[in-house]
Amino acid sequence: MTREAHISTLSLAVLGLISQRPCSGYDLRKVFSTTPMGHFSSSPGAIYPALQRLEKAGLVVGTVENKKTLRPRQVYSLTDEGKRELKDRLSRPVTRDDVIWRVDDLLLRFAFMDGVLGRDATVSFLKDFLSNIETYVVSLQEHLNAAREHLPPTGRFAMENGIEQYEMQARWARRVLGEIQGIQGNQRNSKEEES
Amino acid sequence: MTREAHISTLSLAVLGLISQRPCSGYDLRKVFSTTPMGHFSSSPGAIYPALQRLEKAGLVVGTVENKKTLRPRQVYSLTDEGKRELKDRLSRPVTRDDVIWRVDDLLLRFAFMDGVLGRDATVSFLKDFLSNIETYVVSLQEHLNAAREHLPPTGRFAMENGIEQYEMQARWARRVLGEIQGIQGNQRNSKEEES
DNA sequence: AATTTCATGTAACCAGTTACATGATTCA
DNA sequence: TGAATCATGTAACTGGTTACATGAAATT
Repeated sequence: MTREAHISTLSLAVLGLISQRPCSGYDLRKVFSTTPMGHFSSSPGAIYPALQRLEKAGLVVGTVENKKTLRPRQVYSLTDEGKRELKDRLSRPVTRDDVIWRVDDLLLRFAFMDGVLGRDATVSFLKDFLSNIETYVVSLQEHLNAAREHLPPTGRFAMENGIEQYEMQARWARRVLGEIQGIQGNQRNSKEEES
Repeated sequence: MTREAHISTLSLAVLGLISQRPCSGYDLRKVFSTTPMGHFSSSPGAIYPALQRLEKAGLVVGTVENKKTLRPRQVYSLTDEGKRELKDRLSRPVTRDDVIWRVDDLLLRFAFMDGVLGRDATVSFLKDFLSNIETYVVSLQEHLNAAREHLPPTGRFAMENGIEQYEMQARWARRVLGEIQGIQGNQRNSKEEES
């Protein structure tokens, strides 16, 4: 029955935060409004409905604190199914479409991997991420080369911006991969720079 | 009456493309589906309604080719008001909120500046862009420093990713600024690197 | 006493997604 | 003749935005 819950990026952020510690809607709003996490939306009109959807889907449960007062504080925590779903979502393979359309989502998934996935899964996520990025950069460069002449200058600069974004992502992934493997991996010297 | 048309990013892309040459809906779809511009959506369900909205707002007009056939080809071009609106939108000041929430939009605006705005406006757009980015990077770094200890490793890496994205944007802006001013600016040596 | 902050939500609106529908024209 | 491609659209759904509403507790 509860197959295939469609979890938006915002809901994933909510799920991830709750996985770190139980949160009320207000707690979540604070996180979103005071940290760069707020990049994924913000306001009550998004967060409370998201919480309701997650609860309806059985991924979180709200337990009421301050039962007496009129406006009780609802604190949400993950259900077992919620944990499963989160794990599931975080360990999904990285697709080409993900790097094209949903880099944010990928970064969010990565941000929550500690405590949900092991180091091996994190490393292979990064490797997949990196290789998909590298492939995509190549195709972007080809596209730019093909289009270069027909493009107005600012159009070309804008395309270069896009390419540089992905190149930056690749550098980041290489660096992080190095750090994660270097720190507590099977220690051989990091000798995998340059293909 | 026609004050304040709310133009989504997709609509802006459509407007920008039409400003370069008149397009049918199908033409637009081709551009979106074969170039990285497709980053801003895609499919008929988005583009045709967008065109209708723009037409209703008086920013574009569709003229029918192939009048005889049942499925005539509608080719849209900018009205004077559309040109004004585009110019207006492209020359809006760059705000802090723009760099936080709407970098895509800013890049899109930049991509269409040739042929709509002059070099001076483009340059000052870039300068504004750059200074807003620089300010924001600082605040992100401060936030990271404050949060560093409480953050799980992957969370920290993800935040660094965000910072690096903005640093990349800053480098891009500096480079492009240099190229634009260097090529046909009042030629003094580019001596404004390093503050 | 007034303001701010804690805390939770709803309702109208809007734009984008997916999936479907239609039919002409061109090409194999 | 059948497939691909040209070409235009609609409808149901979904989720996020803005703006509003409510009221208790804490601070000034």
